[in-house]
Order: sequence, then C-alpha cells, then structure tokens
Amino acid sequence: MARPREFDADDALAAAMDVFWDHGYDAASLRELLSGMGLTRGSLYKAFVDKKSLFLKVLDRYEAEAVIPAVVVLTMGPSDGLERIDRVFESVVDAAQKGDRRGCLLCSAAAGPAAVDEDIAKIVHAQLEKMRQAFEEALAASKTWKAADAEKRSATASLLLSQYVGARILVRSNVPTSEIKRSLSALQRVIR
Amino acid sequence: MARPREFDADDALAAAMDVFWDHGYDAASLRELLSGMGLTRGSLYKAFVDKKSLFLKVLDRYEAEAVIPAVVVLTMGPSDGLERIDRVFESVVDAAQKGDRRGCLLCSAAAGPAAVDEDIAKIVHAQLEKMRQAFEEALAASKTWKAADAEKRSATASLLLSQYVGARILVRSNVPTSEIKRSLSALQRVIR
DNA sequence: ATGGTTAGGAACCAAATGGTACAAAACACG
DNA sequence: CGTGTTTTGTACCATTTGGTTCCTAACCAT
Repeated sequence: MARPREFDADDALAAAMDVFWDHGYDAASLRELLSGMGLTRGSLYKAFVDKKSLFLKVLDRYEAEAVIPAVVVLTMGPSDGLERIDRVFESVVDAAQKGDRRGCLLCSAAAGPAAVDEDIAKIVHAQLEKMRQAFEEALAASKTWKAADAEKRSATASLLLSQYVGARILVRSNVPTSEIKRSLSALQRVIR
Repeated sequence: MARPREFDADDALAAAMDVFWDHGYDAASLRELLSGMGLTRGSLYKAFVDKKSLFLKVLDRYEAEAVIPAVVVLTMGPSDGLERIDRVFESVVDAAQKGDRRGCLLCSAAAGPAAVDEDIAKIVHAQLEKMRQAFEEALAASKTWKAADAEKRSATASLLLSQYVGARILVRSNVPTSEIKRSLSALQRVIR
C-alpha cells in the first residue's frame, strides 16, 4: 500500500491527553502537543486533522481511561452502593494527596471549552451523564436509597455529580487536600 | 497638576469584569478588553499595568459585587441558617434560568488560571474561604447544625462550597438548568 | 525494480497575541 | 499665557498562535 506510520496512534493520543490534562484545552499549544507526542506537524495534522479534533479524540480516550473505570466501580463495586461511592471519592483524594493536582480533564473541559464549543460540550455532557447514571445505580444498590422514589434518587445522583466536579476543580486550583477530604467526609455522612 | 482621566476607573473595571466573566481569563483578549472597556492601549496600560494586574483588580471587584452579597445573605439573612443557604443556591438557579450562563467568575478562575498562577490562586482561595466561612456561619445559625460539633459543621461548610463551585461550573458548561435544580433540591433535603 | 500511495519533516504563512515607545493633546498651576 | 505633568492614541514590536504547502522518504504490491 504505502508508507506505514512510525508512531502508535494510541500512544500519541495518550501523550496528547497528558498535555491537555496538564494545561487545559486552550492553554495547550500546538508546540507543546507536538513535543509531548513526539511528532512533527505533518504527522499530527495528517493523523488527527486539527487541534480540536485531536481534543475530541482525547476526550474519548479519557472516557475509556478515567470515566469508565469510575463507572465500573459505581456499578459493579462492593455490594453496598454507598461504599462504591466512597471508593470513587476516595480515589479523588488519593490522587490529590499523591501530588496529582491536574484534577479531572472532563471537569476542566466542562469549565472551559465546553462553554464555548458545541461539539466539545456534547461529549462532555455525555460523559457527565454516564457518571450521573452510575451514581444513581450505586444509590439504587444501597440500603438507604433503595426504597427512595426514583426522582429523589436521581436528584441525589445529580448532587453527587456536581460534588464530584466541584471537588476536582478545587483540587486543581490547589485548595489544600485536607479541605477536600473534609468536604467528602461530610458528604459521606450526609447521604447515609 | 496634569491631564485628567477621561474615563471612570471603576466603570472600566466593571466592563473588564464582564469581558473576563464571559470569556475567562486566558480567552479574554486584550482587544476584547479594550473595546469592552472603551479604552485604548495607552490608557489601559497606564491605568492597570498589564492584563494580569487588571484581572487581579477585577477579582477584587468581583468580591465586592458577587461574593460579599452572598456572604451577607449567609450571615445576615433569614433567621434560619438553612434558609439562607437555600437563598444562595436559589439565586444560582435563578440566574441560570434567566439565561445567564456565565457561571461564576471566581469558580472559573479556580478552574483555570488559579491552577497556574500563584497570585491569582491566592485571591481565589481567599474568596472561596470567605464563602466557606459564611456557609459555616449559616449552618451555625440552623437548628439542625447548631448542636453539631465544630469540626462536622466546618466539614459540611466545605461540602457546601464545593457543591457551589460544582453547580456553577455545570451551569457554565450548559448542563440543563433542570438538572442543576434537582441536584440542589437534593442538597436541601440532605442537609436538613 | 518500480510505481503508486502515504507518512514525515521543514519551511512557510497570515493572523493574533500581549506589550512598548513616543508624540500629541489636555489639563492645573504659576 | 506659558510650562510642567499626565493621559491618550497610534504606530510599532517581537513572539506565538494554529494551520498549510510541498518535497522527500519509506513502504507495499506487482
């Protein structure tokens, strides 16, 4: 056929994800992306069309890498749904405590480009909705919320989602981990 | 003495605030700021030093215009603290329902430049802390939380703060108002 | 080996970025 | 009426932005 790629597309996407994750969509410059991915312009544009398309693909990758695992914990974790929820929020605190201050690519996208770009917003909303549904399933698998009517459960799931977003934004803005931790302990208490 | 200013510094700051509020710190270009403020480069740089300094002053103005009023409601509103909290979150929903999708300048700053710039982070954290303290005072003025020990109240205040941030970020990302509303009704329920 | 096809890489691009220099203009005060 | 002082506006600046062009290199199938 023709000349084969010299790079692995998914490795490149992973590297791009790191750059976007660190800097955010707007602040991630093409140069940073290129050096991070180890590509030259030619290859980048041939393989990924342009910056925005690259970001959309990165968002898809983020879903697979970060969102789905959280969804899995929430839907197939410990038998008690509330404990699944604890797990997810604990992992947020753990990351912060280990010095990972990047927060959540999805949440940052929600705060940034999703407000301006429809295509990005669409993907962001879809992933947020997956998270919300997963929270809802976890609630449905808990003693406390099993009996509650669907509307209340769904509303509480929305609450958990915006709590998740808020916490990860605050982590990224370098609010002390201790405070994040305390807010999540309050969350645990309050939904039981 | 010398030639007097042809513009009112606070009006200009108000206009700058609007531009930053709409676009965010990074995405607000000097051009947009200039036309929004009705100034030319010379005046802008003479009066406000540079873009970042301007933003810092805008953040101060935002505190006076948006943060303090919320703090006032939380600390001096209705006699029942929980009702004060309701008021604050209701105003978030109201704004969204009226089509104001800009969210909260402070929250957007937390999600964006505060992660990168120390000076911005400092101001952002100070304002977030004011909000947190105000939430705490409101809790202290409620029947439900008056008796709780200080640590729990403080943790719950942190919870309310990150809930506030999360909700306003989601508003900005164009999540349907109905879902914001439901999450806040769940919040009301859960802290009572 | 060769021709068709695609990847890679460098040079290049216009536009936009935040910021500066400096002359002209407008005032206050003597 | 100057004169000193500050503001204004414009022209300009280097740098960076995302993106394109186009030539060469590398491969596969024949």
